[in-house]
Amino acid sequence: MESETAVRRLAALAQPSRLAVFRLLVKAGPDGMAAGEIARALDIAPNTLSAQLNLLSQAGLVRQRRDGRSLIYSVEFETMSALLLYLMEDCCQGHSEICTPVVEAAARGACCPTPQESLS
Amino acid sequence: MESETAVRRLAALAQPSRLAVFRLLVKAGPDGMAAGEIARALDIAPNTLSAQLNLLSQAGLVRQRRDGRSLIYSVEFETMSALLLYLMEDCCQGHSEICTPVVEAAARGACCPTPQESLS
DNA sequence: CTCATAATTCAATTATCGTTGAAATATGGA
DNA sequence: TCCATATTTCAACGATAATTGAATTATGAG
Repeated sequence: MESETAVRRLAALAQPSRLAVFRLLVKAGPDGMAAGEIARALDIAPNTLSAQLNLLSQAGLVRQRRDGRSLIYSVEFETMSALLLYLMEDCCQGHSEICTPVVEAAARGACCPTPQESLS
Repeated sequence: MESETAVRRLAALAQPSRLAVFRLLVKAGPDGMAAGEIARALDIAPNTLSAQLNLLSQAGLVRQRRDGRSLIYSVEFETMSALLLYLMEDCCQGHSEICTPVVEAAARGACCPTPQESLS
């Protein structure tokens, strides 16, 4: 991932409402949520939310699909994983201070339930 | 970590120069680098860099120590780990789409050399 | 076709951020 | 003490970002 891209993605997440939207969508999973539903859940004006969703979308962090009159937004999980990997990449110059606690916590089940199952 | 704190930390990283500074400091490891040394390496004016280091410092991402006339900056690895864990936390609502690739890549050695060694 | 719902786009305002030049503080050496 | 180096602080300017109200586009129902 290019530095420029990473900056755009970090900036997209670096705002209270947008981080809240993103977290909500992660919880919603692949099914996603309609824009109006998100607006009601977080008490954000529809037009304000639209601008924020557009920014998240341009950053590649969420995708949009239409279902009747509703626009359903869902997380681009691959982009998010790539961003996390990019941030962890830096710690690989002989210093494992950053990623070791992350890997430990994940392995311990602090993150997903038994992520080890996915390992070969 | 509180949402507010996470936003401040993401915002600190969401700027080209600051992300570059942070990456440089991660590569420098616990020894860190002097402010002037960073300024020369990234071709940033000393006063501009100072403002950016101050922001990174206020976000808790770097620490400062004095060595003679130089101020040495180094990464707060614990803060960075905590931020990554916070971002991964969201994917634990029954969806492992985000953290599984991260854990896999780390285990594969894409991140630190053999981070598994640190696991109990 | 007409109407209501869902969401976006546009223009304008306000607030915040990044950069710059000049001045100030801190440290070490002569 | 005086000077040079290292870095920060301050004030100001220009650029960028967030929010709001009004108008617009898109879809589905009757």
